[in-house]
Amino acid sequence: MYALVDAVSFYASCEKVFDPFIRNKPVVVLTNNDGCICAVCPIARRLGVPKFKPYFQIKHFLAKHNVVVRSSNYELYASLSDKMMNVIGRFCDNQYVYSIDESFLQFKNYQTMINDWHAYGAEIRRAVWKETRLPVGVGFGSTPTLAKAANHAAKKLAGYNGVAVVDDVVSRKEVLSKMAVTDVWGIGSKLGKRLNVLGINNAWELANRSPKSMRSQFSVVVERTVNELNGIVCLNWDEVKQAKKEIFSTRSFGQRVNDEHSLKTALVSHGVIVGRKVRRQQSLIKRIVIFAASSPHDDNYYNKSIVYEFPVATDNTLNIANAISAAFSGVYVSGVNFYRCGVGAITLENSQFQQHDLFIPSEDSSELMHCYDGINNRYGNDTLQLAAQGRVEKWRMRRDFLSPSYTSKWRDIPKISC
DNA sequence: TCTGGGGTCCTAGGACCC
DNA sequence: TCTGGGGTCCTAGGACCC
Repeated sequence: MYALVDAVSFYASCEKVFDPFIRNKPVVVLTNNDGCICAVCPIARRLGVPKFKPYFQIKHFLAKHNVVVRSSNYELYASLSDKMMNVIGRFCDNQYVYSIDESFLQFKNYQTMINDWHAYGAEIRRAVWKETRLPVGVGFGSTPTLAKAANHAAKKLAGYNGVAVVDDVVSRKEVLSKMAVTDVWGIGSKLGKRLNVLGINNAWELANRSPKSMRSQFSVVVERTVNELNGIVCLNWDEVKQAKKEIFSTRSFGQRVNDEHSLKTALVSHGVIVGRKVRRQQSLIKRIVIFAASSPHDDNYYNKSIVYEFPVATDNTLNIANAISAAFSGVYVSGVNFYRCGVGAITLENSQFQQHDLFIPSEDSSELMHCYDGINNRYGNDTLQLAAQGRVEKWRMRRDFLSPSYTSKWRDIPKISC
């Protein structure tokens, strides 16, 4: 049995945790630079606020309906996510944190111990609410895709109250026939349209197609999805948990950048983030891409990327920074008003099987990086930083509606006065 | 006046080689 | 004179997710 536990509009719910005055109000959270809407609380959803609409296009509507608007406060969300995941982890010895607000649980050998999954799910919800004040939905299913579907039912369909179990034909038909095909994990809008043409409109209809024909008409991914909807596990646990094959850090600037120094410091800062993520999953970078671009909405769209290949795969931040310096002249052109840039590790290797170069003396930098990560983990990222990351960042993102960092900054800790 | 997220994986198609 | 296979690697762009 698998479970998927995730929060109800996580970012918006986080904003409500330490600010009870907005708990019963419509709340939305914006993406970086206050660009788009990325989280809509249930109250705001009922007003008809759409997800991922550019903020400036819907500003007036929000103001008219007194919707509370917040910028993304990642420090707060990351800290609340940790707390939430810890609580959830107590309910199963095999937890996989899938994203900031979702975790999969795999129950092996629990069948005899747990005879009422509904009750168990309700218990998880109660514990998370009690300890973090975050509302979650819990879905149980015999495959990861069915757990996802059950979670959808738990949160979106009437009568489930936050918990759903999909483990036999009856419950499968019940839930899947009420789900649009695009609500199935892995089926987006494009596939959805093509499936509609074939008369497949809901998840149950998809489940009843032959997997082989879905493979020939679409892809192996759709075939797998059909099998998963029928209770046949195709995404085995190790695959779900697999190490990432690419790791990126990209961002749009708070304001346009056109000087060399700003672009370079931004790129090095992205390189530092990529290095940190790569070390965390114990990979090494063989090839890295460095890119910078103007906005696709500009008249003269500029977008340039350079791939740099390391002679020996590395996880050392200093090597990454050097690669960026070497590639920089290839992406920078004076006169361009840069809108975004980023760094991505596109070919990764397992650090346990490093391929050395016969002619390059291997240097062991793991001590240095270990120490560097240790300090930054303890005292905060960028406590230790490279000179090349620069000091002033005039390109730092716009966050005009930022809430306090209640759990991670001394000056922001909530005070109780009598 | 102007504003438009970020991350990951997959696939089709081109280039190249034998 | 005309036709013509199959594999690997790479890249850009598509698709999906939250």
